[in-house]
Formats: sequence, C-alpha cells, structure tokens
Amino acid sequence: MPELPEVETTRRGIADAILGHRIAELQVHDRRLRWPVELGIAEQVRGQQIAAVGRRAKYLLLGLERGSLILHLGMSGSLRVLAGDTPRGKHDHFDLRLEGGLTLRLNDPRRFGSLHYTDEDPAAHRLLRALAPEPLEADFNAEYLWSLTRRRRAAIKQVLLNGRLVTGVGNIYASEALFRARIRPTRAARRLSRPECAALVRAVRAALQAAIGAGGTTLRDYVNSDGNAGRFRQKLYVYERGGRACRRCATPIRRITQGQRASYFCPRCQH
DNA sequence: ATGGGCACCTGGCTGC
DNA sequence: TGCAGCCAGGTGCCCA
Repeated sequence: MPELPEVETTRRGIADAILGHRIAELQVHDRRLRWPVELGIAEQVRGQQIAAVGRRAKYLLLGLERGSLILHLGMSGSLRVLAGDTPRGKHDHFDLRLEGGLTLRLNDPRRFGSLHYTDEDPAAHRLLRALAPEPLEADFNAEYLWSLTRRRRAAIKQVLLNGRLVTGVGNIYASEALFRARIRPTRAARRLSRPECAALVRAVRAALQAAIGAGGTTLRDYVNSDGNAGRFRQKLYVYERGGRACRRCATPIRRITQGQRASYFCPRCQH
C-alpha cells in the first residue's frame, strides 16, 4: 500500500493529535508483523513524551525523549488516532495509549508492517542506514541520478523501486513518474541521458508532491489517519489504467510485468 | 557489486 | 455457492 505520499499524509494526520503527549502504555495485541514486535519495547517507551513525528523514506519516526519508535506500514497498514475506548477490530496490532485518553492504533491485515524501538540515532538503525536520499530533498537531484545509473543495466523502473538508490517511490509512483518524464519503464538505466535524468528527478518530485496534496492514493484498502480514502486515484495517469486512453494522447495504456510487478506506460508518449 | 527471484501475509475478485 | 487461482500499495535476504 503506502508509498511516500501515503506515509507523509499519515504523518501529518497524526502529528498534531499526538505531539507532546506522554505514552501511558504500549499495548501489543498481535506481535506478528514482518518482524515479531519485541516484547521489551513496551517497557522502554512507557512514560516517554512524544517530541517529534517524523518520516524517513516510508518509515514513520516517533521521536521520544530517550529514543525513537520506527514504524512501517508495509503493504496494507494504516494508523489511526482514536478515543481510547474504541473497540478493537480484526488485524489491529497495537495501541500506543497516550495520557489524556487517545490511542494511536495500527491495523495491518497483511502484516508486512513493522515496529522497532531504538535508543540511538534512528538514522543509524539497520533498516534506515542504507537508504537513498529523501526524494523531496536537494541531494536527490539530476547529478545524483545520473551518476548512480551509469553502471546499471537494470530497467529504470527497477532502479526507482530500489530503496538503496531511490526512496519513497513504490509501484504506483514509479509508473507515474516515468510517464511524467516520458521515459519507458523498460529502458536500461544506464541509457538515460543527463536531461532525462533531470526530467525524471523533477517527475518523481512532482508525482509525490501532487499525491501528498491529494492525501495520497487509495486503490483498495488504504485509509488515512482520519479513516478516509486518499483522493489521488482519479489523477493517476497510467497506474491501473491498462487498456484505457492515455490522458495526453488517447493511445491505450499498456500493462507489462517487470520483476513480477505490474508496470503501466503509454507506448506513444514514453520512449 | 549487481540483479533476479523468493518469501512473508490476508483478502478480494474472477472464472469455472 | 464453492473453490482454485491470481493479484495487490514493500522490502530484506539469498543466490548466481
């Protein structure tokens, strides 16, 4: 599910409600996430105040007084801020109960999400330390993309999905960004010209920012922290639009498979 | 070093 | 209705 725009929408949606609140208790109802939630976490976070609500790539970071909670929504996770007495439902994994009565609850049917705690700088955590630059920051730029792609024989779509090279972009926005940059997903990364790298960087940024502005994309089950669907689906150019008319030139959008995942592109607009 | 494929899950949809 | 098969927004890890 969530790519960077959905995670960022979630971050913004929960920040005001939980910032400055103290953790009364972390109640883990179902430890079974991508990695089993470590039992000691509850003990470590109890009583700590939430000092920051940040994001690194698709990870949410809750900065506490003495450490950080690192959480990932996987393919199907969503976070809600709820009244503490809201009944639990299927696939609810934990409640971060706050003093004052609210609770931050994770629901994740497919269990690809995760929850970790670290006392150290979260950037040094094993899950975060090798991540590429933030796509909306200045160090993700044409020069960066150009130099890293020079030796890459892999398709540019695969490069966009490799979090050590580019972060925040998942299957939806990889196709969307490539459409905006007019580059075919199958092009070998090393064959991109400098101007194409520049265009792709701009396209990645534009696609992510537009989606953030619309509260993310809901295809099936994603909900924002307010329980509502994202509104970006209507604005997608190619994703899940196989066979339908290209919004730019009316040619039917094509669907192909790359690395066992769907890619969509316009055979006329993209080269 | 790079790249390809698999694994981890549940649920919804399609077609027989 | 039932059931098998396929597909889905992520990403760490193993192997060649």
